[in-house]
Amino acid sequence: MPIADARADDDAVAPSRVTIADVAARAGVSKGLVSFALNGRAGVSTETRDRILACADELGWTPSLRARSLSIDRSFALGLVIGRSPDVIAADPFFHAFIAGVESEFSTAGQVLVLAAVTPGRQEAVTYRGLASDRRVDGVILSDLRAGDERPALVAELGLAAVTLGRPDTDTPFPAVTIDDGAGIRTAVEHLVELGHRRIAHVAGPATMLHGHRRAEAFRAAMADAGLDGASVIETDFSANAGAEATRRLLDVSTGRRPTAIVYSNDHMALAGLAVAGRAGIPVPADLSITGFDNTELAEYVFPSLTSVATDAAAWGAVAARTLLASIAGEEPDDVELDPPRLVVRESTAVSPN
Amino acid sequence: MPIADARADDDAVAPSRVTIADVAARAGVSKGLVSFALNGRAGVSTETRDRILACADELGWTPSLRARSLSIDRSFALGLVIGRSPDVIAADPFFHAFIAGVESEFSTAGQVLVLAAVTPGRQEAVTYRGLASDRRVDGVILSDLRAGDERPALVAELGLAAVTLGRPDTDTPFPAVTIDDGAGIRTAVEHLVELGHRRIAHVAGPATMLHGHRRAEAFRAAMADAGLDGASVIETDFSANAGAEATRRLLDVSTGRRPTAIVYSNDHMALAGLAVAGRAGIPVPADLSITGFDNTELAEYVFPSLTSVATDAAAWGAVAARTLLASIAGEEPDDVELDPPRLVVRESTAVSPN
DNA sequence: AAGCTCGACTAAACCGGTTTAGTCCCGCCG
DNA sequence: CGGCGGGACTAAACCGGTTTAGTCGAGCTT
Repeated sequence: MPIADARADDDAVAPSRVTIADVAARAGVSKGLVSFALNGRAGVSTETRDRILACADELGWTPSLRARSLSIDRSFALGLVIGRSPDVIAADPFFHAFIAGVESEFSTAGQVLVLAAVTPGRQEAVTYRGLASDRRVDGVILSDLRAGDERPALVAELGLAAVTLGRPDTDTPFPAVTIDDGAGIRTAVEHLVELGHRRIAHVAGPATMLHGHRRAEAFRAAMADAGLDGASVIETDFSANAGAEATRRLLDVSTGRRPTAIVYSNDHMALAGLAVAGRAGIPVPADLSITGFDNTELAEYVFPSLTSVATDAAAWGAVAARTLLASIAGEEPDDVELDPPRLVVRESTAVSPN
Repeated sequence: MPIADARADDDAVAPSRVTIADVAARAGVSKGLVSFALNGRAGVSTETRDRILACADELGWTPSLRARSLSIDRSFALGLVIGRSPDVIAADPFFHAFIAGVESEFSTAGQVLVLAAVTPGRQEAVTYRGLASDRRVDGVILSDLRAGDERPALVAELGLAAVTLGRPDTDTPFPAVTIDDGAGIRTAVEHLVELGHRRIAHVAGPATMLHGHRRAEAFRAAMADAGLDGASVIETDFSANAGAEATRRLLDVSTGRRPTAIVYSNDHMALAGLAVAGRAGIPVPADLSITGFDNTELAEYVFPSLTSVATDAAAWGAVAARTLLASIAGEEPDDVELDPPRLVVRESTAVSPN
């Protein structure tokens, strides 16, 4: 009888002391029946069910996640493993919005978001194995897919549920939530072409990352469709530093051969590029047009403000979360294609100087 | 004997099937003794202990977190509740770096980071109660303290461990991890004063947020110490939009009364301010000096590059994580004061035009 | 030699749910 | 009237650890 104790009527009631057995006692039934009633299973008369629910209510009973977890072998937690080095995460505003979207869905579903950040490489598999072998999470969101990514297979082998952000180029048993970012790049290119630009360059993300690659391919295709060849593409690691460096290389040629427009694969690099141009005395947009990707908050507030491809990261997160929840609930959700990104035209793009 | 099954030698072994009972059987001892041995408790002969450990090893046993959780009443998860609206989180690069720092500590401690994002207000208490009543987490990191913040008391009442980021102005039983951001602001002001500035304004965070308030106070004090009075301070919500708006108000006065320098409470607002100045044709730093706070990646890559107060968010996260882990381990860690922030001088500050 | 303490170890309870195997009783059918 | 089916409900096992109460025997004391 461990309850007997000094404090008789403390107002700071020890939380969650009431168990299913207390409810059973009060309702005058067995533990098992209470469990049935609470889970809405057959075999309980409506009358009894109501009484049990009432008792649970009166006692303020809430189920113990721990116990539930142990018996039904679920953790009620979902994971997001961010496969980038901390610095890059730190820099990328996309993730914040994305996470906010995920969180909003999970919290209403009584699930919790477990965040694991890990540098890609050997460590990564270890992290997944850790999450899975301890069953810390019931499922994961796979982001930043790479070429030949082995993670879908790994996660499947570990028996976790998952959703991928974008369609992997490997076999996958998981639903994908995709957005046609290629279309976003194409829109940007078309916008520039309409403005009369012909020498358009692309500062791309790493080709090893699927979306980096996809955007670069979309860029090449859009250029070809516009009848422009020799599209110059510089590959980077998505960092502002790399964006600045790439821009310097692009601009450091004779004026006649210099691109009149640059399409960046994210806003951070575009902003860095804007600065490089400014420093080199090349006016934007008069002599150089620039487009970004992600439509970061800052894009609107810099000078000149940045034309950017807007993806709705929060919505993406929410949809991914819902899809994962559905998977875990045993449904087999289809792939979801999000609304295509749209180009937000601002001051950094104008008619070509030529 | 539930082990007997069709698949004799499958290489995809069902994970974590081996339980403590299996280990006990193999070592020829009781479950309880195995538990003692594994937890390094007294009452086991060294000989037996070694044998048990060897058996556990051979069987590849890993403890079930679920079961462990249930019996010792811990969740092995720590929470970070972000009390800002999603948009603001999304915009603030500080959090990414901070989270990365936290994560790195937790993961090596076998703890997991649970992220809860919630808009301040009524909801917030509910979120904390939810996390606590289900005991989803063993402790939390309290960030973004507000004036008269009721969260330390709430969290204490709920029986969670916690660490606060900064020292609350209310009574708290929890250790605080602090950084003297006031000193950062002071350094910025002193730097500007040395450059001959006398009309210096401050674009502050919300006074309801402790660090916003503290920075504003530090600004006023530093101005007073420099013999400058009538320090103008504009309060904002930390967003780029508000930063731009505040800057417009500051600059929209006759040239003779316009500030020659503006100290911003974060980089985002400073960047937006930079753009407003540029748009208004006020050259930075020739006619206007600008300083930021946080030393975001972008600060280095804009033009002119931004003088900013650098706090090491990742280190902050790591220290907060370690302190929380110590609390949970039963130690009573002291408050930790981080290295004071340092001013990174770049191009956006120069001698006063006067 | 009886009485004690102490270390090593076992059996069983326990955490708080879920789930299975029964029990009991009632009504229906042949 | 006996047998059967099935709904309502109970008792107990179970998930996989931790922890308590207790057993047993060796060694020490007086």
